[in-house]
Amino acid sequence: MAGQVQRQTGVALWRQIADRIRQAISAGAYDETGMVPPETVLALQFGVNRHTVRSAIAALAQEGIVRAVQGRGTLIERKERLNFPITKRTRFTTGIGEQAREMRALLLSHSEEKADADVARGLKIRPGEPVVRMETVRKADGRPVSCATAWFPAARFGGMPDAYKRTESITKAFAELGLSDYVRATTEITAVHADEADTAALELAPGAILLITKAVNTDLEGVPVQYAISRFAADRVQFTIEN
Amino acid sequence: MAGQVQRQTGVALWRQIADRIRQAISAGAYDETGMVPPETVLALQFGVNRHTVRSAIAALAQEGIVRAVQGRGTLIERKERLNFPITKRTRFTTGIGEQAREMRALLLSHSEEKADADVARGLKIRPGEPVVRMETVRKADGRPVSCATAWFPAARFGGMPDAYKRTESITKAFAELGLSDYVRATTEITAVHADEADTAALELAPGAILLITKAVNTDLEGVPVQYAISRFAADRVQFTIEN
DNA sequence: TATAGTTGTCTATATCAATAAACATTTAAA
DNA sequence: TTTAAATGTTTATTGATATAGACAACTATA
Repeated sequence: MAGQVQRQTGVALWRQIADRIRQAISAGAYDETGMVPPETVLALQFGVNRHTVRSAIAALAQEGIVRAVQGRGTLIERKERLNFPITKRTRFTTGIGEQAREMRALLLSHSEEKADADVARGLKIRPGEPVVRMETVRKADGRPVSCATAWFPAARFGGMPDAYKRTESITKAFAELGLSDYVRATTEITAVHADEADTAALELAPGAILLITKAVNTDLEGVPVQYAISRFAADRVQFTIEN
Repeated sequence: MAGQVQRQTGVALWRQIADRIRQAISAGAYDETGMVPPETVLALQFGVNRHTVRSAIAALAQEGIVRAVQGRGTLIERKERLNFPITKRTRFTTGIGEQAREMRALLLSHSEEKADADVARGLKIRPGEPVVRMETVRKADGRPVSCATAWFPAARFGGMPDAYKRTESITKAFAELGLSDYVRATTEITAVHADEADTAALELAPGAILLITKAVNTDLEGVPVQYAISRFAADRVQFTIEN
Protein backbone atom coordinates (compact mmCIF):
# COMPACT_ATOMS: atom_id res chain seq x y z
CA MET A 1 0.00 0.00 0.00
CA ALA A 2 2.38 2.68 -1.27
CA GLY A 3 1.70 6.37 -1.65
CA GLN A 4 1.04 8.91 1.02
CA VAL A 5 -2.22 10.64 1.82
CA GLN A 6 -2.93 14.14 0.55
CA ARG A 7 -3.58 17.15 2.73
CA GLN A 8 -5.91 20.09 2.18
CA THR A 9 -7.85 18.39 -0.58
CA GLY A 10 -11.25 18.66 1.06
CA VAL A 11 -11.09 14.97 1.87
CA ALA A 12 -10.19 14.35 5.50
CA LEU A 13 -7.12 12.22 6.11
CA TRP A 14 -9.08 9.71 8.19
CA ARG A 15 -11.43 9.21 5.24
CA GLN A 16 -8.62 8.74 2.72
CA ILE A 17 -7.02 6.22 5.04
CA ALA A 18 -10.32 4.41 5.59
CA ASP A 19 -10.78 4.18 1.81
CA ARG A 20 -7.26 2.83 1.35
CA ILE A 21 -7.59 0.21 4.08
CA ARG A 22 -11.00 -0.88 2.76
CA GLN A 23 -9.49 -1.32 -0.66
CA ALA A 24 -6.48 -3.20 0.71
CA ILE A 25 -8.76 -5.57 2.61
CA SER A 26 -10.83 -6.15 -0.50
CA ALA A 27 -7.66 -6.87 -2.48
CA GLY A 28 -6.66 -9.48 0.07
CA ALA A 29 -3.63 -7.61 1.41
CA TYR A 30 -4.11 -8.83 4.99
CA ASP A 31 -5.35 -12.33 4.27
CA GLU A 32 -2.41 -14.02 6.04
CA THR A 33 -3.26 -12.64 9.46
CA GLY A 34 -6.91 -11.76 8.99
CA MET A 35 -6.07 -8.56 10.79
CA VAL A 36 -5.33 -4.97 9.92
CA PRO A 37 -1.78 -3.90 10.92
CA PRO A 38 -1.46 -2.21 14.35
CA GLU A 39 -2.50 1.42 14.58
CA THR A 40 1.05 2.57 15.25
CA VAL A 41 2.31 0.78 12.14
CA LEU A 42 -0.43 2.27 9.96
CA ALA A 43 0.23 5.72 11.40
CA LEU A 44 3.87 5.39 10.42
CA GLN A 45 2.97 4.02 6.96
CA PHE A 46 0.59 6.87 6.16
CA GLY A 47 2.67 9.51 7.91
CA VAL A 48 -0.10 10.62 10.25
CA ASN A 49 -0.89 10.60 13.93
CA ARG A 50 -2.22 7.44 15.50
CA HIS A 51 -5.51 9.18 16.35
CA THR A 52 -6.10 9.85 12.67
CA VAL A 53 -5.72 6.15 11.94
CA ARG A 54 -8.09 5.42 14.80
CA SER A 55 -10.73 7.65 13.20
CA ALA A 56 -10.35 5.71 9.97
CA ILE A 57 -10.68 2.37 11.74
CA ALA A 58 -13.69 3.62 13.69
CA ALA A 59 -15.35 4.43 10.35
CA LEU A 60 -14.58 0.96 8.98
CA ALA A 61 -15.90 -0.61 12.19
CA GLN A 62 -19.09 1.42 11.75
CA GLU A 63 -19.43 -0.12 8.28
CA GLY A 64 -18.98 -3.58 9.79
CA ILE A 65 -15.79 -4.26 7.83
CA VAL A 66 -13.45 -4.56 10.83
CA ARG A 67 -13.76 -5.01 14.59
CA ALA A 68 -11.15 -3.61 16.97
CA VAL A 69 -10.41 -5.71 20.07
CA GLN A 70 -8.43 -4.15 22.85
CA GLY A 71 -5.20 -5.99 23.48
CA ARG A 72 -5.44 -8.12 20.36
CA GLY A 73 -5.76 -5.94 17.29
CA THR A 74 -8.22 -5.06 14.57
CA LEU A 75 -9.93 -8.09 13.01
CA ILE A 76 -11.28 -8.17 9.48
CA GLU A 77 -14.97 -9.06 9.60
CA ARG A 78 -16.02 -8.84 5.97
CA LYS A 79 -14.15 -8.89 2.68
CA GLU A 80 -16.15 -8.94 -0.48
CA ARG A 81 -16.36 -7.81 -4.03
CA LEU A 82 -19.01 -9.42 -6.18
CA ASN A 83 -18.25 -10.02 -9.83
CA PHE A 84 -20.96 -9.02 -12.27
CA PRO A 85 -20.47 -10.32 -15.82
CA ILE A 86 -21.90 -8.19 -18.61
CA THR A 87 -22.73 -10.27 -21.63
CA LYS A 88 -25.34 -10.57 -24.35
CA ARG A 89 -27.37 -12.57 -21.83
CA THR A 90 -26.72 -10.42 -18.78
CA ARG A 91 -28.95 -11.39 -15.87
CA PHE A 92 -28.51 -10.28 -12.34
CA THR A 93 -29.44 -13.51 -10.66
CA THR A 94 -27.19 -15.80 -12.67
CA GLY A 95 -24.38 -13.27 -12.63
CA ILE A 96 -24.24 -12.65 -8.91
CA GLY A 97 -26.44 -15.45 -7.71
CA GLU A 98 -23.78 -18.09 -7.27
CA GLN A 99 -21.49 -15.78 -5.32
CA ALA A 100 -23.87 -15.16 -2.44
CA ARG A 101 -25.95 -17.42 -0.25
CA GLU A 102 -29.10 -15.36 -0.45
CA MET A 103 -30.26 -13.03 -3.20
CA ARG A 104 -33.16 -10.64 -2.86
CA ALA A 105 -34.69 -8.23 -5.34
CA LEU A 106 -37.10 -5.75 -3.82
CA LEU A 107 -39.58 -3.49 -5.56
CA LEU A 108 -39.51 -0.16 -3.73
CA SER A 109 -42.09 1.65 -5.83
CA HIS A 110 -43.55 1.80 -9.30
CA SER A 111 -45.64 4.13 -11.41
CA GLU A 112 -46.96 4.67 -14.89
CA GLU A 113 -45.59 7.77 -16.57
CA LYS A 114 -44.80 9.34 -19.93
CA ALA A 115 -41.37 8.65 -21.40
CA ASP A 116 -38.95 11.56 -21.18
CA ALA A 117 -36.34 12.15 -23.88
CA ASP A 118 -33.74 9.89 -22.26
CA VAL A 119 -36.10 6.96 -21.72
CA ALA A 120 -37.64 7.37 -25.16
CA ARG A 121 -34.22 7.17 -26.79
CA GLY A 122 -33.38 4.04 -24.79
CA LEU A 123 -36.64 2.26 -25.60
CA LYS A 124 -36.80 3.63 -29.15
CA ILE A 125 -40.28 5.05 -28.65
CA ARG A 126 -41.63 8.58 -28.95
CA PRO A 127 -41.28 10.90 -25.93
CA GLY A 128 -44.59 11.03 -24.10
CA GLU A 129 -45.56 7.43 -24.78
CA PRO A 130 -46.62 5.59 -21.61
CA VAL A 131 -43.99 3.57 -19.74
CA VAL A 132 -43.94 1.63 -16.50
CA ARG A 133 -41.26 2.74 -14.08
CA MET A 134 -39.90 0.60 -11.24
CA GLU A 135 -37.50 1.46 -8.43
CA THR A 136 -35.72 -1.62 -7.14
CA VAL A 137 -33.01 -2.63 -4.70
CA ARG A 138 -31.02 -5.84 -5.02
CA LYS A 139 -29.31 -7.44 -2.08
CA ALA A 140 -26.75 -10.20 -1.68
CA ASP A 141 -26.72 -11.85 1.75
CA GLY A 142 -28.67 -8.95 3.16
CA ARG A 143 -26.26 -6.29 1.94
CA PRO A 144 -27.55 -3.91 -0.73
CA VAL A 145 -25.62 -4.26 -3.98
CA SER A 146 -27.47 -1.94 -6.31
CA CYS A 147 -30.38 0.43 -6.72
CA ALA A 148 -32.03 0.49 -10.10
CA THR A 149 -34.62 2.50 -11.97
CA ALA A 150 -36.12 0.53 -14.83
CA TRP A 151 -38.59 1.52 -17.53
CA PHE A 152 -40.73 -0.77 -19.69
CA PRO A 153 -43.14 0.03 -22.53
CA ALA A 154 -46.50 0.20 -20.72
CA ALA A 155 -48.54 -1.27 -23.56
CA ARG A 156 -46.61 -4.52 -23.58
CA PHE A 157 -45.43 -4.82 -19.97
CA GLY A 158 -48.05 -3.11 -17.81
CA GLY A 159 -48.03 -6.10 -15.48
CA MET A 160 -44.31 -5.85 -14.82
CA PRO A 161 -44.37 -4.43 -11.26
CA ASP A 162 -46.75 -7.13 -10.08
CA ALA A 163 -44.83 -9.94 -11.73
CA TYR A 164 -41.49 -8.62 -10.48
CA LYS A 165 -42.74 -8.28 -6.94
CA ARG A 166 -43.83 -11.93 -6.94
CA THR A 167 -40.87 -13.48 -8.77
CA GLU A 168 -38.09 -11.08 -7.66
CA SER A 169 -36.60 -11.57 -11.11
CA ILE A 170 -36.73 -9.58 -14.32
CA THR A 171 -36.22 -12.73 -16.34
CA LYS A 172 -39.09 -14.60 -14.68
CA ALA A 173 -41.33 -11.55 -14.83
CA PHE A 174 -40.68 -11.21 -18.55
CA ALA A 175 -41.45 -14.92 -18.98
CA GLU A 176 -44.79 -14.52 -17.20
CA LEU A 177 -45.64 -11.66 -19.55
CA GLY A 178 -44.90 -13.76 -22.62
CA LEU A 179 -41.29 -12.83 -23.30
CA SER A 180 -39.25 -16.00 -22.95
CA ASP A 181 -35.88 -14.55 -23.93
CA TYR A 182 -34.16 -11.18 -24.22
CA VAL A 183 -30.65 -9.86 -24.80
CA ARG A 184 -28.54 -6.98 -23.59
CA ALA A 185 -28.14 -4.48 -26.42
CA THR A 186 -26.04 -1.73 -24.88
CA THR A 187 -24.47 -0.96 -21.51
CA GLU A 188 -23.00 2.40 -20.58
CA ILE A 189 -20.80 2.64 -17.52
CA THR A 190 -19.81 5.70 -15.51
CA ALA A 191 -18.71 6.41 -11.95
CA VAL A 192 -19.73 9.22 -9.59
CA HIS A 193 -19.85 10.01 -5.92
CA ALA A 194 -23.00 8.70 -4.25
CA ASP A 195 -25.64 11.26 -3.34
CA GLU A 196 -27.55 11.23 -0.09
CA ALA A 197 -30.45 9.09 -1.29
CA ASP A 198 -28.23 6.33 -2.68
CA THR A 199 -25.95 6.47 0.35
CA ALA A 200 -28.96 5.68 2.49
CA ALA A 201 -30.49 3.09 0.17
CA LEU A 202 -27.23 1.19 -0.34
CA GLU A 203 -26.04 1.62 3.27
CA LEU A 204 -22.83 3.20 2.03
CA ALA A 205 -20.11 5.12 3.75
CA PRO A 206 -20.74 8.81 3.08
CA GLY A 207 -18.91 10.01 -0.02
CA ALA A 208 -18.63 6.50 -1.42
CA ILE A 209 -18.34 5.73 -5.12
CA LEU A 210 -21.15 4.49 -7.35
CA LEU A 211 -20.72 2.57 -10.58
CA ILE A 212 -23.61 3.52 -12.82
CA THR A 213 -24.85 1.45 -15.73
CA LYS A 214 -27.39 2.53 -18.31
CA ALA A 215 -28.57 -0.60 -20.07
CA VAL A 216 -30.99 -1.47 -22.83
CA ASN A 217 -32.45 -4.97 -23.17
CA THR A 218 -34.24 -6.01 -26.35
CA ASP A 219 -36.29 -8.99 -27.43
CA LEU A 220 -34.85 -11.32 -30.06
CA GLU A 221 -36.22 -9.08 -32.83
CA GLY A 222 -34.16 -6.18 -31.45
CA VAL A 223 -37.16 -4.30 -30.07
CA PRO A 224 -36.23 -2.62 -26.76
CA VAL A 225 -38.13 -4.10 -23.81
CA GLN A 226 -36.31 -2.50 -20.89
CA TYR A 227 -34.26 0.59 -20.18
CA ALA A 228 -32.55 0.64 -16.79
CA ILE A 229 -30.22 2.88 -14.84
CA SER A 230 -28.54 0.88 -12.08
CA ARG A 231 -26.37 2.29 -9.33
CA PHE A 232 -23.87 -0.15 -7.81
CA ALA A 233 -21.79 0.24 -4.65
CA ALA A 234 -18.36 0.43 -6.28
CA ASP A 235 -16.50 -1.19 -3.39
CA ARG A 236 -18.78 -4.24 -3.46
CA VAL A 237 -18.80 -5.11 -7.16
CA GLN A 238 -16.77 -5.32 -10.29
CA PHE A 239 -17.97 -5.77 -13.85
CA THR A 240 -16.55 -8.27 -16.29
CA ILE A 241 -17.08 -7.95 -20.00
CA GLU A 242 -16.46 -11.07 -22.04
CA ASN A 243 -16.25 -10.63 -25.77
CA MET B 1 -29.57 18.96 -8.90
CA ALA B 2 -31.59 17.66 -5.98
CA GLY B 3 -30.30 16.32 -2.70
CA GLN B 4 -28.41 18.14 -0.02
CA VAL B 5 -24.77 17.83 0.91
CA GLN B 6 -23.72 15.69 3.84
CA ARG B 7 -21.94 16.91 6.91
CA GLN B 8 -19.31 15.20 9.05
CA THR B 9 -18.49 12.59 6.43
CA GLY B 10 -14.80 13.39 6.12
CA VAL B 11 -15.49 15.05 2.79
CA ALA B 12 -15.51 18.84 3.03
CA LEU B 13 -18.70 20.56 1.91
CA TRP B 14 -16.85 22.70 -0.65
CA ARG B 15 -15.51 19.51 -2.22
CA GLN B 16 -18.91 17.81 -2.36
CA ILE B 17 -20.36 20.93 -3.96
CA ALA B 18 -17.48 21.17 -6.45
CA ASP B 19 -18.08 17.53 -7.43
CA ARG B 20 -21.80 18.14 -7.89
CA ILE B 21 -21.33 21.25 -9.99
CA ARG B 22 -18.68 19.55 -12.12
CA GLN B 23 -21.08 16.71 -12.75
CA ALA B 24 -23.97 19.06 -13.52
CA ILE B 25 -21.82 20.92 -16.05
CA SER B 26 -20.80 17.65 -17.66
CA ALA B 27 -24.45 16.60 -17.86
CA GLY B 28 -25.28 19.84 -19.66
CA ALA B 29 -27.39 21.32 -16.89
CA TYR B 30 -26.28 24.89 -17.56
CA ASP B 31 -26.04 24.73 -21.34
CA GLU B 32 -28.70 27.41 -21.89
CA THR B 33 -26.74 30.20 -20.23
CA GLY B 34 -23.23 28.77 -20.39
CA MET B 35 -22.88 29.94 -16.82
CA VAL B 36 -23.06 28.46 -13.36
CA PRO B 37 -25.92 29.89 -11.25
CA PRO B 38 -25.00 32.84 -8.99
CA GLU B 39 -23.21 32.01 -5.75
CA THR B 40 -26.16 33.12 -3.63
CA VAL B 41 -28.50 30.81 -5.53
CA LEU B 42 -26.14 27.84 -5.21
CA ALA B 43 -25.67 28.57 -1.50
CA LEU B 44 -29.44 28.45 -1.04
CA GLN B 45 -29.75 25.29 -3.17
CA PHE B 46 -27.10 23.40 -1.21
CA GLY B 47 -28.08 24.88 2.12
CA VAL B 48 -24.63 26.29 2.88
CA ASN B 49 -22.97 29.65 3.29
CA ARG B 50 -22.00 31.59 0.20
CA HIS B 51 -18.34 31.38 1.19
CA THR B 52 -18.52 27.59 1.04
CA VAL B 53 -19.84 27.78 -2.52
CA ARG B 54 -17.02 30.18 -3.32
CA SER B 55 -14.47 27.60 -2.15
CA ALA B 56 -16.06 25.04 -4.46
CA ILE B 57 -16.00 27.41 -7.43
CA ALA B 58 -12.39 28.35 -6.68
CA ALA B 59 -11.50 24.66 -6.91
CA LEU B 60 -13.32 24.30 -10.24
CA ALA B 61 -11.58 27.43 -11.53
CA GLN B 62 -8.26 25.88 -10.50
CA GLU B 63 -9.16 22.86 -12.64
CA GLY B 64 -9.92 25.15 -15.56
CA ILE B 65 -13.56 24.12 -15.73
CA VAL B 66 -15.06 27.52 -14.91
CA ARG B 67 -13.90 31.14 -14.80
CA ALA B 68 -15.45 33.63 -12.38
CA VAL B 69 -15.84 37.20 -13.69
CA GLN B 70 -16.64 39.94 -11.24
CA GLY B 71 -19.94 41.60 -11.99
CA ARG B 72 -20.98 39.06 -14.63
CA GLY B 73 -20.98 35.61 -13.16
CA THR B 74 -19.15 32.30 -13.41
CA LEU B 75 -18.59 31.13 -16.99
CA ILE B 76 -18.23 27.52 -18.01
CA GLU B 77 -14.91 27.05 -19.79
CA ARG B 78 -14.81 23.33 -20.45
CA LYS B 79 -17.44 20.61 -20.54
CA GLU B 80 -16.40 17.17 -21.49
CA ARG B 81 -17.00 13.49 -21.15
CA LEU B 82 -15.43 11.24 -23.74
CA ASN B 83 -17.23 8.09 -24.75
CA PHE B 84 -15.11 4.95 -24.90
CA PRO B 85 -16.78 2.00 -26.64
CA ILE B 86 -15.70 -1.45 -25.47
CA THR B 87 -16.15 -4.01 -28.19
CA LYS B 88 -14.44 -7.06 -29.62
CA ARG B 89 -12.29 -4.65 -31.58
CA THR B 90 -11.68 -2.10 -28.86
CA ARG B 91 -9.01 0.40 -29.87
CA PHE B 92 -8.28 3.61 -28.07
CA THR B 93 -7.65 5.74 -31.12
CA THR B 94 -10.76 4.82 -33.06
CA GLY B 95 -12.87 4.87 -29.92
CA ILE B 96 -11.90 8.29 -28.65
CA GLY B 97 -10.10 9.62 -31.67
CA GLU B 98 -13.05 11.22 -33.39
CA GLN B 99 -14.22 13.03 -30.28
CA ALA B 100 -11.07 15.10 -29.81
CA ARG B 101 -9.03 17.29 -32.09
CA GLU B 102 -5.67 15.93 -30.99
CA MET B 103 -4.81 12.54 -29.57
CA ARG B 104 -1.50 11.70 -27.98
CA ALA B 105 -0.20 8.47 -26.50
CA LEU B 106 2.99 8.83 -24.50
CA LEU B 107 5.34 6.13 -23.29
CA LEU B 108 6.44 7.11 -19.79
CA SER B 109 8.70 4.16 -19.09
CA HIS B 110 9.21 0.51 -19.94
CA SER B 111 11.12 -2.46 -18.63
CA GLU B 112 11.55 -6.17 -19.06
CA GLU B 113 10.49 -8.21 -16.05
CA LYS B 114 9.20 -11.59 -14.93
CA ALA B 115 5.45 -12.11 -14.97
CA ASP B 116 3.84 -12.09 -11.55
CA ALA B 117 0.77 -14.21 -10.78
CA ASP B 118 -1.72 -11.60 -11.98
CA VAL B 119 0.04 -10.89 -15.27
CA ALA B 120 0.68 -14.60 -15.89
CA ARG B 121 -3.01 -15.36 -15.47
CA GLY B 122 -3.91 -12.57 -17.88
CA LEU B 123 -1.44 -13.60 -20.55
CA LYS B 124 -1.92 -17.33 -19.90
CA ILE B 125 1.78 -17.91 -19.37
CA ARG B 126 3.72 -19.31 -16.41
CA PRO B 127 4.65 -16.91 -13.58
CA GLY B 128 8.27 -15.90 -14.01
CA GLU B 129 8.27 -15.90 -17.80
CA PRO B 130 9.70 -12.69 -19.28
CA VAL B 131 7.29 -9.90 -20.18
CA VAL B 132 7.67 -6.36 -21.45
CA ARG B 133 6.01 -3.76 -19.28
CA MET B 134 5.03 -0.28 -20.47
CA GLU B 135 3.67 2.69 -18.55
CA THR B 136 1.71 5.00 -20.81
CA VAL B 137 -0.45 8.12 -20.65
CA ARG B 138 -3.07 8.97 -23.25
CA LYS B 139 -4.25 12.50 -23.80
CA ALA B 140 -7.15 14.07 -25.71
CA ASP B 141 -6.62 17.70 -26.66
CA GLY B 142 -3.80 17.96 -24.17
CA ARG B 143 -5.83 16.71 -21.22
CA PRO B 144 -4.83 13.34 -19.77
CA VAL B 145 -7.56 10.74 -20.17
CA SER B 146 -5.95 7.61 -18.85
CA CYS B 147 -2.81 6.06 -17.40
CA ALA B 148 -2.12 2.48 -18.34
CA THR B 149 0.25 -0.30 -17.42
CA ALA B 150 0.51 -2.88 -20.17
CA TRP B 151 2.34 -6.20 -20.35
CA PHE B 152 3.32 -8.16 -23.46
CA PRO B 153 5.02 -11.55 -23.82
CA ALA B 154 8.68 -10.58 -24.23
CA ALA B 155 9.57 -13.36 -26.64
CA ARG B 156 7.05 -12.23 -29.22
CA PHE B 157 6.83 -8.47 -28.58
CA GLY B 158 10.22 -7.38 -27.26
CA GLY B 159 10.19 -4.47 -29.70
CA MET B 160 6.90 -3.11 -28.37
CA PRO B 161 8.19 -0.08 -26.43
CA ASP B 162 10.17 1.18 -29.39
CA ALA B 163 7.34 0.67 -31.87
CA TYR B 164 4.79 2.24 -29.53
CA LYS B 165 6.96 5.26 -28.90
CA ARG B 166 7.21 5.89 -32.65
CA THR B 167 3.64 5.13 -33.69
CA GLU B 168 1.82 6.19 -30.50
CA SER B 169 -0.58 3.35 -31.18
CA ILE B 170 -0.90 -0.19 -29.87
CA THR B 171 -2.58 -1.25 -33.09
CA LYS B 172 0.19 0.14 -35.33
CA ALA B 173 2.91 -1.18 -33.04
CA PHE B 174 1.37 -4.65 -33.18
CA ALA B 175 1.23 -4.36 -36.97
CA GLU B 176 4.92 -3.46 -37.15
CA LEU B 177 5.70 -6.53 -35.07
CA GLY B 178 3.77 -8.80 -37.41
CA LEU B 179 0.38 -8.91 -35.71
CA SER B 180 -2.11 -7.42 -38.13
CA ASP B 181 -5.23 -7.97 -36.04
CA TYR B 182 -6.23 -8.66 -32.45
CA VAL B 183 -9.41 -8.78 -30.39
CA ARG B 184 -10.49 -7.85 -26.90
CA ALA B 185 -11.08 -11.04 -24.91
CA THR B 186 -12.08 -9.75 -21.48
CA THR B 187 -12.51 -6.41 -19.75
CA GLU B 188 -12.95 -6.00 -16.03
CA ILE B 189 -14.18 -2.68 -14.68
CA THR B 190 -13.95 -1.28 -11.17
CA ALA B 191 -13.90 2.17 -9.59
CA VAL B 192 -11.76 3.55 -6.78
CA HIS B 193 -10.51 6.82 -5.42
CA ALA B 194 -7.39 8.05 -7.20
CA ASP B 195 -4.13 7.76 -5.31
CA GLU B 196 -1.47 10.45 -5.28
CA ALA B 197 0.48 9.18 -8.27
CA ASP B 198 -2.55 8.97 -10.55
CA THR B 199 -3.89 12.29 -9.30
CA ALA B 200 -0.65 13.88 -10.47
CA ALA B 201 -0.34 11.94 -13.72
CA LEU B 202 -3.94 12.59 -14.77
CA GLU B 203 -4.03 16.16 -13.44
CA LEU B 204 -7.07 15.31 -11.33
CA ALA B 205 -8.81 17.12 -8.55
CA PRO B 206 -7.58 15.51 -5.33
CA GLY B 207 -9.83 12.68 -4.20
CA ALA B 208 -11.24 12.18 -7.68
CA ILE B 209 -12.63 8.90 -8.97
CA LEU B 210 -10.83 6.47 -11.25
CA LEU B 211 -12.47 3.94 -13.52
CA ILE B 212 -10.12 0.99 -13.76
CA THR B 213 -10.15 -1.57 -16.56
CA LYS B 214 -8.21 -4.80 -16.63
CA ALA B 215 -8.20 -5.99 -20.23
CA VAL B 216 -6.81 -8.93 -22.16
CA ASN B 217 -6.27 -8.75 -25.92
CA THR B 218 -5.63 -11.89 -27.92
CA ASP B 219 -4.59 -12.66 -31.47
CA LEU B 220 -7.12 -14.32 -33.78
CA GLU B 221 -6.09 -17.75 -32.48
CA GLY B 222 -7.05 -16.69 -28.97
CA VAL B 223 -3.47 -16.44 -27.70
CA PRO B 224 -3.13 -13.49 -25.30
CA VAL B 225 -0.90 -10.75 -26.67
CA GLN B 226 -1.52 -7.97 -24.16
CA TYR B 227 -2.63 -7.58 -20.58
CA ALA B 228 -3.33 -4.01 -19.51
CA ILE B 229 -4.56 -2.19 -16.43
CA SER B 230 -5.84 1.26 -17.42
CA ARG B 231 -6.89 4.00 -15.05
CA PHE B 232 -9.36 6.54 -16.46
CA ALA B 233 -10.42 9.87 -15.00
CA ALA B 234 -14.03 9.00 -14.22
CA ASP B 235 -15.37 12.50 -14.79
CA ARG B 236 -13.87 12.65 -18.28
CA VAL B 237 -15.00 9.35 -19.75
CA GLN B 238 -17.78 6.87 -19.97
CA PHE B 239 -17.68 3.33 -21.31
CA THR B 240 -20.16 1.91 -23.75
CA ILE B 241 -20.56 -1.81 -24.23
CA GLU B 242 -22.36 -2.88 -27.38
CA ASN B 243 -23.41 -6.51 -27.58
C1' DT C 1 -26.22 57.87 -15.07
C1' DA C 2 -28.53 55.22 -11.73
C1' DT C 3 -29.56 50.67 -10.40
C1' DA C 4 -29.84 45.77 -9.81
C1' DG C 5 -27.22 41.83 -9.85
C1' DT C 6 -22.97 39.70 -9.53
C1' DT C 7 -18.21 38.44 -7.77
C1' DG C 8 -14.34 40.00 -4.51
C1' DT C 9 -12.61 41.13 0.11
C1' DC C 10 -12.53 41.60 5.03
C1' DT C 11 -13.34 40.49 10.01
C1' DA C 12 -15.05 37.55 13.54
C1' DT C 13 -16.54 33.26 15.47
C1' DA C 14 -17.61 28.29 15.98
C1' DT C 15 -16.81 23.59 14.81
C1' DC C 16 -14.25 19.81 12.71
C1' DA C 17 -9.79 17.59 11.72
C1' DA C 18 -5.15 16.54 13.05
C1' DT C 19 -1.22 16.47 16.10
C1' DA C 20 1.09 15.59 20.53
C1' DA C 21 2.06 13.35 24.82
C1' DA C 22 0.81 10.62 28.56
C1' DC C 23 -1.44 6.95 30.68
C1' DA C 24 -5.11 3.09 31.26
C1' DT C 25 -6.84 -1.38 29.94
C1' DT C 26 -6.87 -5.74 27.75
C1' DT C 27 -4.77 -9.83 25.49
C1' DA C 28 -1.42 -13.24 24.60
C1' DA C 29 2.81 -15.13 25.24
C1' DA C 30 7.22 -15.66 27.74
C1' DT D 1 3.01 -13.80 37.04
C1' DT D 2 5.52 -10.70 34.36
C1' DT D 3 5.98 -8.48 30.17
C1' DA D 4 5.27 -6.87 25.53
C1' DA D 5 2.06 -5.42 22.37
C1' DA D 6 -2.08 -3.92 21.21
C1' DT D 7 -6.37 -0.87 21.64
C1' DG D 8 -8.85 2.68 24.70
C1' DT D 9 -9.06 7.29 27.04
C1' DT D 10 -7.94 11.93 28.33
C1' DT D 11 -6.16 16.67 27.79
C1' DA D 12 -4.20 20.36 25.19
C1' DT D 13 -3.05 22.82 21.00
C1' DT D 14 -3.06 24.00 16.12
C1' DG D 15 -4.85 24.44 11.52
C1' DA D 16 -8.61 23.64 8.18
C1' DT D 17 -13.49 24.09 7.42
C1' DA D 18 -17.88 26.53 7.74
C1' DT D 19 -20.88 30.30 9.13
C1' DA D 20 -22.24 35.21 9.55
C1' DG D 21 -22.48 39.90 8.26
C1' DA D 22 -20.94 43.91 5.96
C1' DC D 23 -19.14 46.30 2.29
C1' DA D 24 -16.26 47.04 -2.08
C1' DA D 25 -15.81 46.53 -7.08
C1' DC D 26 -17.38 45.39 -11.42
C1' DT D 27 -20.92 44.47 -15.35
C1' DA D 28 -24.90 45.01 -17.89
C1' DT D 29 -29.05 47.23 -18.51
C1' DA D 30 -32.92 50.37 -17.90
